[in-house]
Amino acid sequence: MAPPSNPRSRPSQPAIPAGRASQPAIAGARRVVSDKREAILDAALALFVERGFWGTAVPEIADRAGVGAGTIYRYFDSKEALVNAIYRGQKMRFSAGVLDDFPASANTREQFRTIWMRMARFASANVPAFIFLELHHHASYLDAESRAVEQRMLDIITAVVTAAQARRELKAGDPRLLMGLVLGAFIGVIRSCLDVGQTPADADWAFAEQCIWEAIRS
Amino acid sequence: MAPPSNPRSRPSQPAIPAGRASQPAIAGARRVVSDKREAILDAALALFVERGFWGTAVPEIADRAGVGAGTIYRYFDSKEALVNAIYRGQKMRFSAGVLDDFPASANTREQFRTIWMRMARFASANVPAFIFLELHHHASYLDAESRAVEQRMLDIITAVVTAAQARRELKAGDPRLLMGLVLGAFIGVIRSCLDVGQTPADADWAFAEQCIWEAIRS
Amino acid sequence: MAPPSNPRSRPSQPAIPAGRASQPAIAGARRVVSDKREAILDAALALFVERGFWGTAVPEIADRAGVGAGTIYRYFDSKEALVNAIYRGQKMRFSAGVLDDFPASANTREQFRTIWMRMARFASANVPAFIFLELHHHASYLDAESRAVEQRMLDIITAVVTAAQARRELKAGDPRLLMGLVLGAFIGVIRSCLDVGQTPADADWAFAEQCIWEAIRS
Amino acid sequence: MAPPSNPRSRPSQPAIPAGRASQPAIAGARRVVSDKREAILDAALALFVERGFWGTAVPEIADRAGVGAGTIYRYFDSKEALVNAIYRGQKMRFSAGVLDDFPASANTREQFRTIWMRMARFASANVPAFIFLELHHHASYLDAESRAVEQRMLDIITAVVTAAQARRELKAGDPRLLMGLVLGAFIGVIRSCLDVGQTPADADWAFAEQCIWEAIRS
DNA sequence: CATGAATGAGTATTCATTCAT
DNA sequence: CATGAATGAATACTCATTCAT
Repeated sequence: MAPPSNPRSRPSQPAIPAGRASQPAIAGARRVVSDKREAILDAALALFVERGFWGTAVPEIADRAGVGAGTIYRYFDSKEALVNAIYRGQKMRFSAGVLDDFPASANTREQFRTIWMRMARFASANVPAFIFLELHHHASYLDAESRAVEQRMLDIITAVVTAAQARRELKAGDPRLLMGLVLGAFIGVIRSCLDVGQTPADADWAFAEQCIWEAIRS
Repeated sequence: MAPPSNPRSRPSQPAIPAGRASQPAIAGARRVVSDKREAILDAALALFVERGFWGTAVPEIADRAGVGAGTIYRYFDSKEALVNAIYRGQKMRFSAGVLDDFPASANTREQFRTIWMRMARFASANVPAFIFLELHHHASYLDAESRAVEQRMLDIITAVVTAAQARRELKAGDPRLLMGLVLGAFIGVIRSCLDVGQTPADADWAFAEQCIWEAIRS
Repeated sequence: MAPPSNPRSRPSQPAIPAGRASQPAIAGARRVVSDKREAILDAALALFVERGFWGTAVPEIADRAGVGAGTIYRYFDSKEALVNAIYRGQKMRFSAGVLDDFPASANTREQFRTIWMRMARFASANVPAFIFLELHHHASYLDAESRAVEQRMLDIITAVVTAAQARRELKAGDPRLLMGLVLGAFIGVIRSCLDVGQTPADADWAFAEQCIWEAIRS
Repeated sequence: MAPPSNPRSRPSQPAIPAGRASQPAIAGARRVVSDKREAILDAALALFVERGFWGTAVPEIADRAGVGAGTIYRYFDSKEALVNAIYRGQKMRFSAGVLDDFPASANTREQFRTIWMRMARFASANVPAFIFLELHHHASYLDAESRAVEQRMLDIITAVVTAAQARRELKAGDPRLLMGLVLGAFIGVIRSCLDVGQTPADADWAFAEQCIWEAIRS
């Protein structure tokens, strides 16, 4: 559809290891490119959350990112490619935040608490990103690869759940149902707070975690 | 400049007694006018679910409804008026389906089961309508009246929850949080099934109901 | 382009000979038709003056005339045919009002005063009609016949002017120029009053008449 | 939502010193942008005269100007903004052409001749522009600023007329009436020529000037 | 590489006209 | 004859995308 295509494979990687921003010549030149890509992703994420995918014009994204409209098309093939890049990037951050160093050998109670509180940490620290992931969940412009990223996380958790069920520490039944129930409840908690303009407090998260644990424990 | 104004003979008719759509002769003749309105509402609901509000073009709705594009504007002032009419109509059907003849004097366990299973019945029988209500929850094009319809249902349920908490039959805590958790779990259950192309079976609903009851009971 | 086509040749004839509106049976039936035609012409004239040709919707005309939208097409082939019928009708009324019983044998001073004051009488008594004729002068939707009606009046006056020039009672020169100057001045006088929401008083008309006479007399 | 706003480098540039449009090299390069704006204004002026404001479709203007339809909206916020820009621009050119270096100390005969012949010069050299100003005089889509431009010119001339009346060099009476009469006659002269496809010759203008002077002198 | 002016296909909406009743 | 619901072509305007600079 369009020319250059994504010049950097790095999928958005937020937390730039601060503290070594001061580096000379060549590194600086290399950064310029990435900074633009980063700026575009950030601007687009914010605008997609504020106004939705269809409500956001590409030139607006360019303005907010401080680049020319044409520049966006040097980094992304299309507006859809852009939204998919954001989706994949954030979903992978979310996935990493929840599953990295997963306490595979802990008991189920501990594992559940870990997952829940990590999700809570991510959602609280990245409200726009989390809203974005929710809003765009199953949107018609998400492509197969984006759905695959989603699926990968699901597969991992499914394995965890199945193992826990095998240990009789979770209710028996379709793992999909159980996971849907848990993720749905999690989103419901956030929504109930955002609807009144707040973010759930730590106590809220802990309370909800206890509730849902009681829902799923055997 | 404005069209001859909405004939609006029936504003979407909540809670059609499903199962006896077959009625004879004369009633059919009287229907002709309303049938177009109904066809537009149905077509729009389906397309809004498939592609979203902004992703659906008005002529597409007209095509699917089997009417001319201009005809839509004889029944609805604008695309936004149309989506609001659908939202209000379905929300009221949903609300009626859940809250009519509510067993106010039953115990909390019974009340919860009633609400949950009624929601399940509506969602299963009206999958597109339920998805529509979820997708368009808090969309920017919903007007004040549509939000009011939503709020009315919320208020009623809040009262039920608060009363149950007062009786110590539900966990203490912000009713909003509890309700968000329950509704979120409910949606999560549906999503987990739709994602694999199915609708939750009665057994699934009953299982999930038991889970969530354990989450919220004191 | 369209079906029935104008069922009555009578081109708008306003001043219905009042005083014999009370007539029995058959005449009454015949009147009904004409009344609708009349009502349509009146409503259209008023709306075209208020909002212009393009700014007026056919159903609006029907509403104001108290008939169905389709009815207009029983009397006029199209919106353009309607505006042309009005134009021709009013132009002929104007022409008749100015030229009927023209004092062919009077001196030029008297003839000029006659023409001017008759034009003034028509314009004052039929402000909307006069504005209509001015607004639609040379509009792109006027057809050849409408222009011919205009031309006929011009030809008659040209003859009068030429005769007066032959008698050396008017300045020599192209009669067209002289007539354009006079008619233009007449319209300018009306405009200058309408711009401030008034109609020229008799004294204004007389004053202007004297001015223009001095402009054209030899 | 709104376009990046009008670059508006020159708001139609009144009174281009005709006769030296030929300037070299670099200036040409700088022109490129404005040339599109100019082309749009020219095309729109011509079409508005031919078919009227409502009778002219925006894509037609784009075609005639040799630009894309969307391009018009880079230079003008809307079709109405476009017609207002033309009106203001031409009215200011007209005003400047008539009133710049006005011989304030000359006698009334000389002042009148100056105004009349300057108007004639403008109208002859810019027939479409003059017709445009006439046709769109008091049109509903003209905004307050456009009307203000018109009013400014009127005020100046009113002062001149009042002063001349005070010197007893013009007939006494409402200045508005006198001015309407003169401007009307001027337009009438042009119309009488355009109706037969010509432009008034210098001799015609001089003849008419003498006529109207006799109409208004005391 | 970066830009942003230019584009034209696509959008929601209007309205002259038709035709079944 | 009269109607007005229905139509679809036409309108003004937007915006993702391109490409000359």
